[in-house]
Amino acid sequence: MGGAAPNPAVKRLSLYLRRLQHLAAEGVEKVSSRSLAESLHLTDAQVRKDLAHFGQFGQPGVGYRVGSLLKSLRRILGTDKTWRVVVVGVGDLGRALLRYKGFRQRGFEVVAAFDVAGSKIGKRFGSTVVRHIDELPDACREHDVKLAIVTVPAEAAQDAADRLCRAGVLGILNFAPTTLNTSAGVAVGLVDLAASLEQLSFQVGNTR
Amino acid sequence: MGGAAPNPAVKRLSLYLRRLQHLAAEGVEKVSSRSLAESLHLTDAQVRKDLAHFGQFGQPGVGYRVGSLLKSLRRILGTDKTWRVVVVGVGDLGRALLRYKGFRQRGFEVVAAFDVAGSKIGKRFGSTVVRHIDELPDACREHDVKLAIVTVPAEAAQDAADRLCRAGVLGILNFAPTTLNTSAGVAVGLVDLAASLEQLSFQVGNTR
DNA sequence: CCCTGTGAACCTGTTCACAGCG
DNA sequence: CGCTGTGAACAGGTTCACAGGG
Repeated sequence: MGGAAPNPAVKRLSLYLRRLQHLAAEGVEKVSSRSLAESLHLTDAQVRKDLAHFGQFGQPGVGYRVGSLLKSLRRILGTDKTWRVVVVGVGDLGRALLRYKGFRQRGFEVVAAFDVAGSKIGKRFGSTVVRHIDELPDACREHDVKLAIVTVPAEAAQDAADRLCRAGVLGILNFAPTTLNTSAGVAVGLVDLAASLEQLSFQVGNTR
Repeated sequence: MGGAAPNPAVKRLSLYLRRLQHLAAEGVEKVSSRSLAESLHLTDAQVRKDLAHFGQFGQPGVGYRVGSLLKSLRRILGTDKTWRVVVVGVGDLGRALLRYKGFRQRGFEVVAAFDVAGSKIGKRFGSTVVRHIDELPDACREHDVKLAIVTVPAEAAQDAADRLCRAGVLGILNFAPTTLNTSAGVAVGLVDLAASLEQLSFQVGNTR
């Protein structure tokens, strides 16, 4: 518990959380590192080590109580409270994310969407109405927004990031295939859809 | 060049490829490991090491020729030829991916889309018409499809994966928040949108 | 002199194996 | 006896630093 947790371990925390939610929904009350690991194609030692970075959650001889571990993981990942999120760029992908039901269940709520195209302003997708990007600072302050999703074209992504930084956002999930430069203290996550396929292409090519 | 390449290195190859495409489009002809690294927030040594796993591509004292490195990276990642891809699940996300223009430029072409809902069958999104999932085996053989994208609800994802394995697909990019069990030799990539936000949430929470 | 390619040193993350507790 | 938590051993990646080529 002393040193900082390895980044790969934090990624796996999300997997554990997702699996535990599933188990909880099925009414399962306890789970061993072994069974948790098997369902995710990991090893039991890995699961225990990962969790041990953050504290002691299990009972020797018994396993982990699903409900309490779920709670702990949410607290660790910061999703014990709901985060308000904005979406910048209302193209096909942005619209899909506006309507994506998976966010809410995991502690994220999309509270506003922005675009530059006049034709889109005022339109409603999911439960949010599209606003002009100039209203971003006001909206972020109004809703106390810390996280944003960027789904604009690559050429516009840096400008979007700049605006978000100025609006006080602390984390940006970037779907545009560009590297963003942000103010210190602003975290950036990348989802590169083509790159994800490329990784598969590489693996398949090497197995053939 | 000797041992297998580290997985993280292969992920970065995608970043290099993307950046090189950008440079090529701007007419830049040569690039140093230093400048490539800086634009991606990496170190020059890292770039050189990563590339060295696959051969020698640079000229000491000069750098890398953009065009030839681009070609080499495409060959390594397997995208020097276009992959035909199918999308299973035509919800909001599936539709967005059907119309996503970023795939084509990186060597992927969506050739068919499938769903179970009768109301969607026959509808056209992007340039592809939605077909019933029972036609998947025929369509995969017809177009010689090796890669698939799964955008069905979590409950249906394993069934989709089973069908794809039986249809001879070798790589699956899974957008459903579940772990898929596949036949040996079938690669699986995961894009978990909520998990991506969770990682940001964690980082922001620890910086605050 | 600038830049690549690379062994060697270093650091980070994973696996092992077992002590200890219910 | 089963299962967690954890130091110790190991493996995997990254950074350093420099030899060598244009």
